[in-house]
Amino acid sequence: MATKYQSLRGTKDILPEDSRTWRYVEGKISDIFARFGYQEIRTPIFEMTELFVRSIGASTDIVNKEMYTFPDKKGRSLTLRPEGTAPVVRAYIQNQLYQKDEVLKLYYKGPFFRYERPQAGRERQFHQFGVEVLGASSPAIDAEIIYLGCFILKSLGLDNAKLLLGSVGCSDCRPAYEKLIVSTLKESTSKLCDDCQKRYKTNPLRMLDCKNEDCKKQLKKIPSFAGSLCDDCKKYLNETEELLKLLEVSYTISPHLVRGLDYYTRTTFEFVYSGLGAQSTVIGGGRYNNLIKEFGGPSVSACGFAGGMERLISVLKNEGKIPSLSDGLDVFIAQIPANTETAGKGDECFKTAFKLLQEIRCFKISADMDYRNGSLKSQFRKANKLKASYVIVIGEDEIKKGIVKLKDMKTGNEENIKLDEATSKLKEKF
RNA sequence: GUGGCUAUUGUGUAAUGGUAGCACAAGAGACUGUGGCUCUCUUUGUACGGGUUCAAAUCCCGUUAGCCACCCCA
Repeated sequence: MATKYQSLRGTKDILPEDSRTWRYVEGKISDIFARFGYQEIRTPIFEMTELFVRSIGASTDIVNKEMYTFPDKKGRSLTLRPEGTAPVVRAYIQNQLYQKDEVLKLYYKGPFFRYERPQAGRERQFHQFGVEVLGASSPAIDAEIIYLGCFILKSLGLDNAKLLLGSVGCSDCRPAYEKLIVSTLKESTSKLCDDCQKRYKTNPLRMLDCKNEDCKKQLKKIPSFAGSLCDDCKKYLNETEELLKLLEVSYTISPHLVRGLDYYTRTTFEFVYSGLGAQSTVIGGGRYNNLIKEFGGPSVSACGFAGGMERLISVLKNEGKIPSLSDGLDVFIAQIPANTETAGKGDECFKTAFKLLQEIRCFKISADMDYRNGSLKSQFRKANKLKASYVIVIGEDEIKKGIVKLKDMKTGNEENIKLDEATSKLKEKF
């Protein structure tokens, strides 16, 4: 329905029915993060544009065409965060968090923004949850966050996500591999697609991700990255794999796993799931050993991943893994005005009910009533719709006797209880 | 950013260029102080802006949005 004002393209309202699901998923994820020893960090939703350009990489699609960038009133260029790592690294350095702990394990969740044409599994405002382990380089960390990602998916009932693992090398061996790519394709650049011709010059590694059939043929000539890794990177990958095997995490080595952000070094990984349309990545991440230093922080390395809430929930729905989340009301209060003449001028039943309602709520019992002064029947209908366990009836007769009627909606049994004992009686039941 | 498909009450769907229906949901009621089942009644719609026509939900153009694909990513 088109209304005068509608939500912007690629943004969605999460309505009560859905937000129940969101709370369920977010709650589960947060619990797991805490169990693994991660602490939450909340960074602002916008940052200086340069932060993202410098970290994600000036030649990446995210920076080139997908950022929500705008000038503020002082003419500074600001950008709505398109991803979570750069802001966390910025906060890490700015607040000198490396002084507090040598290794810091952080998690975050919240909205992110990319200016793209929406489609299945892709929004302009989307939501991610993620972790960053800052301050150390150890295969154990890589293995742990991969295991953590796996653990989250399994805890939500998803057993058949596929884990892709790769390595993009380090600042020593990556340039060598890039040279190898360039020299291998030297003779056949004309057979590449337009994009790859650009990538050939600016970012050869990214060509490996191209899906163009002609490009794929040419790309087959390129030797696997595994052979070009330096000894340290090779060792690092092997040790990571060993630990994954120890934790019984199955994975597929994907030598061409490049990912669209430039800051990665060594480990990269993705959890993919089919049935998300053209999108398949539910969780993606990797190691970044140079970013913190480049941003003026200490010379320490870090590792992290991010998962897409919308994609995760979509998979959960497809797989029928969302439990029925009913949030039934504990108590509904129905009140009967004495008669139509007194109803208008604040009648006793309503006041008694309204007061009792608030008292009940003070005891952590969920309670509600109908404020429209409708018929008793309509109030019961409402109580039923709200899945109320009990209904309290307050009418003229009850007021006179100083009692209320308490009806058990499951059994249909009704009992009279004294008004001033109502809350204590209810406490027993919950 | 490029391309394809689509747009009818809250939701899901009907209607040769000629009366906009149906189901569910929602609300009210069924001897008046009691829900679920049943029955009755009621409310709500052709996305927006133009054009063709005696006549447009239907045909044409534009806009917007959604879906899908490319690109890329969560």
